[in-house]
Amino acid sequence: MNLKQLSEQLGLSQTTVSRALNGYPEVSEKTRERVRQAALDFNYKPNTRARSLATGRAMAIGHVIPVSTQQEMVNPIFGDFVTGAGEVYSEHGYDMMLSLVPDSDEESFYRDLKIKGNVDGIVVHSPSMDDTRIALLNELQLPYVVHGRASAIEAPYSWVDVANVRAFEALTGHLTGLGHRRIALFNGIESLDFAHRRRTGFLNALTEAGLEADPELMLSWDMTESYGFDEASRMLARSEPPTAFAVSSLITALGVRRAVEQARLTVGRDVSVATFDDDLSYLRNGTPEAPVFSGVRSSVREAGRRVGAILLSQISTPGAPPASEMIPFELVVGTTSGPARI
Amino acid sequence: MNLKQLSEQLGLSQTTVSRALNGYPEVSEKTRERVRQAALDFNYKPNTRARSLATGRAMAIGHVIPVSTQQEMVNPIFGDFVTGAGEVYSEHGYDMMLSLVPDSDEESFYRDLKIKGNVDGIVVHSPSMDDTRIALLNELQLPYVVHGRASAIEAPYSWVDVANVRAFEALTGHLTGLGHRRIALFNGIESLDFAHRRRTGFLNALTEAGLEADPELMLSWDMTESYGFDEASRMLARSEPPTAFAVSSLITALGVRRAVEQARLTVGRDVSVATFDDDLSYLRNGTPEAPVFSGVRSSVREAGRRVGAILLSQISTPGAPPASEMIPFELVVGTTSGPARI
DNA sequence: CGGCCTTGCCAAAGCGCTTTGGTAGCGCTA
DNA sequence: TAGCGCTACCAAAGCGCTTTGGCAAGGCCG
Repeated sequence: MNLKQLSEQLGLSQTTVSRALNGYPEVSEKTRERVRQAALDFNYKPNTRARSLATGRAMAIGHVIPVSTQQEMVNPIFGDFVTGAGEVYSEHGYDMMLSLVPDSDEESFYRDLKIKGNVDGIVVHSPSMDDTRIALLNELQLPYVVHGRASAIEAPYSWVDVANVRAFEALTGHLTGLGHRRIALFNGIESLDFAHRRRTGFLNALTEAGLEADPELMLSWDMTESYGFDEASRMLARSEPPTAFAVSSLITALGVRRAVEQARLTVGRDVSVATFDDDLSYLRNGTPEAPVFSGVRSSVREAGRRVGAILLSQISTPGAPPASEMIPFELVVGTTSGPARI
Repeated sequence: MNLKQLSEQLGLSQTTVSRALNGYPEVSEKTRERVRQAALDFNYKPNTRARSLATGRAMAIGHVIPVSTQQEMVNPIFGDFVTGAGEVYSEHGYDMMLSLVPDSDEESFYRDLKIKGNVDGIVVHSPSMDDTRIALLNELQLPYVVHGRASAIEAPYSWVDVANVRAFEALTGHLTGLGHRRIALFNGIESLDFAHRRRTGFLNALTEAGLEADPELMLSWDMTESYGFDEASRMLARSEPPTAFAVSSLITALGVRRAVEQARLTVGRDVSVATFDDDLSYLRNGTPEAPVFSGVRSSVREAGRRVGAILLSQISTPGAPPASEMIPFELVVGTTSGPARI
């Protein structure tokens, strides 16, 4: 059933039917109700593509996931983030388009997305410090929101981020407050902005505590479980092993814990572990009342929601200035941290 | 730059330009080359929505993720699966549309998807044993492929699945072969087909080994890490604890291992753990040469690729009979399993 | 009662593409 | 030289919707 057929059924023009369904005022309430009922009866829904063509709005948001050609890892936060954003989209009748793009031809991909007109806005994932996509999207006049920030970019742009510096100050401060002096950092890839900021927060906290950073204890890599295990095992075998670990991902922290336990040490007593926790649905950090890992927690699903909301508002008010928002985090004290034993 | 403008630039009709770019034969090679070059120069790309409207093909695949209203978990395999499927889509010029749908109004959502015409086919995720979506999609004449199967459905339909029964026969057989007689099953939610099949495989292997299943050792739940930890801790505190665990997800297996270690037991010596491993990119099971967990491995990313490929072929040959494919699995022996003591 | 708003509807254009149904021009054959 | 079949192009219709620019009919005013 399309608009033409429906209007013939009703003995009305397509114009009137369209206006009735879209809530325009030039239709009597009686007619509107009749149209509405008929649409329901015949299960009429306007064809998305035709409507998009006519209105110029795609009613879809693009999520572009850069797929690095070397490291093939899919970001584990992805599912939860997208779920949060998707909630907002469907409330507003938007669809979500997912694209996995080899980072080699990313630029032309964004260009094409604009030209081919299949999205009204896009979400920028995993920004690096001087991410070139931001300038490109400004140039393209395609609304966007960055999940995270790009510290090296001066120009204003829309973003949603967690206060990574302060989060890692808090996380690391928790460890120094317990008396730890040799603290290892297991960070993500530091060309990515979030990891760079976390490193900064880590270093700030060390300085604050009058400690010096040991480059050999500071690691940066894809945050897998085995990364945590392998590197922590190596560190624990040193002559002067760290007494605490600041970790950037709960998954990696699981690996670190495994290494500690395999070394016949007890987490929270012999060695402390504090981690950033994205509050992933399939990887809860204990229960809200009884967290297992100490560290900081911030919901990436909530971040997704906020990104979605801001992007939609940017789209609905073109020319609006960039908007940004901080997602809160909280310090969580579980059982994996304890006083340093010299 | 749209088709009209491009054709005016070239002094050709829109027809000829369109045909030239789409590879139709009624265009001289010379003209075709000229058009091609101009399209490149002006960076012309046909508008997706207009093209879709004209051709009737959306050039998009829908992935519908049921979001249960109670259990809010996002399936952790989701990212890797979608990456696999996405690879195939982009090779063929298809886009991927993601929809998160509350399972309450799922049926009407599929209906609308068809009517609104924004996808050419869909991927059915997380099928239950008698999944009603299959009949619905047949009725709607919307091409689809199920990731997994629906055992209770007789009618043929397209699917891609791993041999879950045989996988769990192998996994459990590995444990019985090591002499274990009290084996716990940590399964997913058994209204979902894959979990039901795994349970069947588990029971088959027990029978094969002349063992009887103990209902108290067979669990079914969302496969989180804490589920593994909490329930394994409880089991290990029993008077007659299991000596081995058959686990349906690597994430849950991490929790089980944690429980074992917290009970001051050694995994692979005091207690064996074997798990199904989806080969997630952020959660590799050790290295290919040196796996950590024993169990069976099957790449969910490869499953995504195969689902994508089959769906696209179903779309391109309408009326083709349903197709299906088994994704292989392999038995992996790591360090978490060893001979039963006693 | 003529003129002027409002109200409630409609015809038709247009979004940017594909595709149908041509036709002009050319070389060839009978 | 008329007729035929190609080749290489074009004009226009159509996909299903929204939106512009009307226009009758009725109510109200002076």
